[in-house]
Amino acid sequence: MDLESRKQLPLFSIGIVEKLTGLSARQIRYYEQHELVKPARSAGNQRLFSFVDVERLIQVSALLDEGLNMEGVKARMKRLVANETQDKKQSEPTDQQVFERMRQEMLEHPGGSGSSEFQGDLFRFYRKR
DNA sequence: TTTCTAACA
DNA sequence: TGTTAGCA
Repeated sequence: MDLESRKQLPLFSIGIVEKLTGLSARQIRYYEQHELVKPARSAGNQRLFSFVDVERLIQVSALLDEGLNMEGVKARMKRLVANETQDKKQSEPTDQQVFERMRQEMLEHPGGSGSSEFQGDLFRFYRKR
């Protein structure tokens, strides 16, 4: 049994996850409805979260704090997963992939003037004037 | 005691 | 999101 597998073992109750993430049970269940996490279920229908689930909830929380809405978080998570699977075969992103990230960034941050992955880069050429 | 689902003064 | 109701 390798480390990756252990991190996916369904071990924590929602009460433990509340303390681990700082989120309320209500929020955790709400994020589950939006498929941001998919905890396993015990025989009694109780949610069982893994280390991976906890890490994901923490990231969702961080994204929400950045001002993103549920749609924005979903889009960001989707890109992260897409990049993860891609990086295994190709470490350097293609120009087309970089452009796609930039486009997503602008969609998620209308008027985007705050923190961006593309500050001081080509990003300014796409700002409204 | 804790968690679950559903619903809303 | 909080909170409450009624179960398991």
